[in-house]
Amino acid sequence: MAEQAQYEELARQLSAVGAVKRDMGRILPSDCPAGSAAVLTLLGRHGDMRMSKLAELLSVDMSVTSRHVAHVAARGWIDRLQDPADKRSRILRLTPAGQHRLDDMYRRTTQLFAERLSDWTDDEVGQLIQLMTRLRASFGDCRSAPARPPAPVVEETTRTPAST
Amino acid sequence: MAEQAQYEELARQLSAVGAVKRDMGRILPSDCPAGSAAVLTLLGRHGDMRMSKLAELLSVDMSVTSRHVAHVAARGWIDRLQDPADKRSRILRLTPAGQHRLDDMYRRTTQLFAERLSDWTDDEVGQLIQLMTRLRASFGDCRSAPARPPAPVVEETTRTPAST
DNA sequence: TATTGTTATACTCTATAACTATA
DNA sequence: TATAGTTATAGAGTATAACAATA
Repeated sequence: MAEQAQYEELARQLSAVGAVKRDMGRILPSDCPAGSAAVLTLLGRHGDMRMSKLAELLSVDMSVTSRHVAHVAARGWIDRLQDPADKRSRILRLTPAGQHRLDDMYRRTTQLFAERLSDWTDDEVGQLIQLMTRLRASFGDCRSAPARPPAPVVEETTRTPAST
Repeated sequence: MAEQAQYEELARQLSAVGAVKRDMGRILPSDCPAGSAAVLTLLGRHGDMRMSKLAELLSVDMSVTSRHVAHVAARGWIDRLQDPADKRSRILRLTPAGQHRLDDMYRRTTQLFAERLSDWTDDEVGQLIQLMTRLRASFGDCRSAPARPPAPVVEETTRTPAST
């Protein structure tokens, strides 16, 4: 159980990680945005799977997953096979072309990290991975109720230097 | 200098952190999205500053910063004061209302983390913070050239169960 | 009736480029 | 001419809700 100041700092750093993610996105080919890359990566790591399983691994809604999958399928990087056991389901499978794309992305990612993290030890990188993995596990499948209170409508009064 | 497999895992975990960030976003009031929260947080931590300084801290383009700032200014959470030394510049300052909003967000964030990270020690949270801070520093101000090769155009053939 | 997946819609975040005002 | 900031526009990611097909 940590202190409040630490939690605030953690929230700040989580927000700031977005800059690193955007940097990673910039090295991807223009026809393979981050969402597509994530689909290929997970299929490459975990093998064939259904949409629902992929959605769970991506931690996004299945509607979002469906869009990403349609994108990579349209480019021939994955196949969407019928599941003989359940005709509603689709089995996703990386194609050879998709594997090549994945290999290419691995090369780019490795090169980027090798440049940026040249002064990190193997152990330090491992620690960060371990802690981030645990962080995600701690948040886990907490698809709880939003409990998001409504807010009053305010006009976007731009060009107004001072308030009120 | 770490191994390639580690870099791939790091990339994967960085991507996955998005789920945690989305979870944090869900506890924010609906009129204070993540971008606005980041503006208030940074002004609360670093005090008054100019647009350009805020953009740097946010690690986003100034046009993006301008939008976020307009949003929070429209709600009276910050003032945009004229800089007497440079009429082009604007000094951003948290208002009492903005401070209240910030305090409220701190409470929400702390509660969320206290629930999710109840089994983390103070030291573990500190390690994660330290490593993420360093990660961001390692990527730092690398606003380098994209070098993003073009890609062939492919139709989005949805409603096509198996490929080709 | 419940589940799997797709689609339409809407919102947030971001970058690029054009623009205004000032240095 | 260069810099600070704004705005318009476009693209990516996401969630909700409505829908089709199947269990």
